[in-house]
Amino acid sequence: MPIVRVALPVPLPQAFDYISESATSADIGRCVRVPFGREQLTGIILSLPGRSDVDATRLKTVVDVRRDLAPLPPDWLDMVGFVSRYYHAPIGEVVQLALPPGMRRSAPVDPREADPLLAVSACGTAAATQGHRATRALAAVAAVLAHGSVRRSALRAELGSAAPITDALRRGWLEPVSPGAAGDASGEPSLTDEQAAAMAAIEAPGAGFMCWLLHGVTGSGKTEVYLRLARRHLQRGAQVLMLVPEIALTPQLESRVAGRFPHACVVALHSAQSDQERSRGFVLAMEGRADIVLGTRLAVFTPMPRLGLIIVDEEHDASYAQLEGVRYSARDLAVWRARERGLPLLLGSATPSLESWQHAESGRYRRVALQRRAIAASLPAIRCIDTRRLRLDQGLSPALLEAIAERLPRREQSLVFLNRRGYAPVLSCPACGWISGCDHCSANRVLHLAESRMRCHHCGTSSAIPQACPQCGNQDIHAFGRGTQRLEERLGELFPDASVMRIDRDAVRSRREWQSRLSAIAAGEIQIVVGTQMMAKGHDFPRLTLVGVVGADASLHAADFRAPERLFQQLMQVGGRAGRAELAGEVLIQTEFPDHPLYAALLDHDYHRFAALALDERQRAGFPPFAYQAMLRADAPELDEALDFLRQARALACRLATPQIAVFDPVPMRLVRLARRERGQLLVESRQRPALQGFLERWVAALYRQPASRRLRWRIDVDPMEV
DNA sequence: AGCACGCCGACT
DNA sequence: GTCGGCGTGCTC
Repeated sequence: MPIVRVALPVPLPQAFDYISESATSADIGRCVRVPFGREQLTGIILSLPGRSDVDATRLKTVVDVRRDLAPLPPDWLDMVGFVSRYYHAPIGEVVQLALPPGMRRSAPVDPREADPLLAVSACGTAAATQGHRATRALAAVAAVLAHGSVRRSALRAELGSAAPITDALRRGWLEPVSPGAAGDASGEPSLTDEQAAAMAAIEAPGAGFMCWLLHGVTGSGKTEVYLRLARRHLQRGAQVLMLVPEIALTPQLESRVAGRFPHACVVALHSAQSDQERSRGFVLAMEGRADIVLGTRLAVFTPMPRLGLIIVDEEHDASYAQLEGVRYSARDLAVWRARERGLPLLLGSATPSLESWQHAESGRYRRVALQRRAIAASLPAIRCIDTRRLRLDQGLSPALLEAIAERLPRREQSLVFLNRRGYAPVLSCPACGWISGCDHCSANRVLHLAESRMRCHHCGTSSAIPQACPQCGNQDIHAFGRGTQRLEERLGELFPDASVMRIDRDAVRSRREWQSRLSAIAAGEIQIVVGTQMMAKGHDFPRLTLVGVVGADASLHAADFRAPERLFQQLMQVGGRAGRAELAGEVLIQTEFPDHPLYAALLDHDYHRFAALALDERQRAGFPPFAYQAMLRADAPELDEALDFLRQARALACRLATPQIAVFDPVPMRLVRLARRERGQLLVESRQRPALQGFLERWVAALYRQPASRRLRWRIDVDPMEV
């Protein structure tokens, strides 16, 4: 009797063996229904191991192998296995993550959904002109000739029957149009010299795995390079996987991609879709019917049999890292996947992650640069405003206010960038020292005047705004600091004739609202925008010529060693919003550290200098990318429980560690208390990735054997982004 | 995770 | 006398 090894959606580190009467190697990758404990679960067949390590008497029998669904391909199973090993997550949980929720239940995609674009072939043209007997298949050919090309579904509707289409296809009179058809090239804009050079470099011979780092300033036309390369691969009959950071950016990109490749089947995948939509795109890609998959980090798990090229746009973006549940980096996985399949991979960014930059420096990746803006415009002039001696008006300097005022009569727009939502970050009583803390977290509740609530930005709970101090009854309590709401209010007072709009997660709740606000700005109905990092990405506004940056200094000296990197990326990105087309842009940064090297590099738009500086600091301090890290995190109702577990884990680690591994002490997390749970963490580090991986494998196995590990929640975070 | 079994407090 | 608290153990 064959034995099947099955990954089940349970948080246990192993797969489970079952007896199956009929399973063959053709069933590897198929869904199976199996008894598990007292219930039934659906899993995926990973392998037919021949014999099991589990006693034969304990093996149960498979209920049902889902042969109506195509099996997941071997390279997909390899990827899932890799994620499980590398990130030390249970295989079943990884499968659950990588597979759309609907897949384990739903039926396969209706084959009628394959809706190729049909055109008449050479022999079809011949047949049509040779005056054959008038058959229905010839009528189909004539109908397609009349259109040039037509979707199968449209043709079927026109003819009232599918039979003649099938017939004409069988005779070779009709044929599906290649997704990268040459006709698609007609609408392509011409390339700049830099873009052409980048294309030539990336396309140069030397097939197989290669990671290209496309370093292109905002507006230099990275997307055009992506699309050109995509077309080359489509023409060769390959599929293209394109990852983007946010769903908010996907709709316009999706229509741009679909518009560029009208002959291709473009599938979008992101977590805001329904299970059904996701499953449909997944299956279309898996069956090789989708030509382009465009999606957020989840899309990296899409099986693609004809995959030829992977593109990761804005590769430095934090949203490629999943921070909850199974922790993974979609960008790193894309690199792994390209290497496994021997494919080219394109990482694009104006401000690459220091990890990728270092790989380019060391020669592991190849760098291509786009240094000039494609649309004729110079880079914005960036200046620091030294606020140390200035009287600020709600945090706004006279120079910034003047710059805003200057633009109003010119009908130019200004953006004030402040990465802090709400009206004021804290409410406090000057008499007794009370502050508006969150009941569930070690954080303050933020005053949201717009919604009349005090809200915790970490757990989302809120309370009413107290009229007096809850501790001493003092009626004179104050809002300290400022957020976007307060700036919006003050700017409205200072510029009563201008329309001020706020763009942050509170003001913009739906994609629809986002679109309508963007179009209001684009239409020039708004003169001043106050925005958080939401405004840093996405749309370009031709009349936006000023960006004022407020409150950036906080990130300069933050405890997290990655904070400066993120700040530089963010400022570079938001600065890129200023000045397009014929209007020059200006960026004013309010700071108390105008001589800080980060700002100095920023003023010169010099990413190279910043990266060199930051990498030098990291190397001296022994931080990533010069060291590899893993973080064990634990949380419990009481901090001591979490720390006790971490202390046991540390003792275990010290026993298992080789000399190349550094094991640190357990510490409470910076935000100790979150949503009524208290959290601690333990860092382990090594200069060698294989040494760290070997150690983690032994350590995690030992942790699962600790009885204490079942009494609380814990997780390993490999290559943690938050330290 | 789910779901059992298993031994100690306040209720019909 | 029972209902039910969550500690501990297992799932091929």
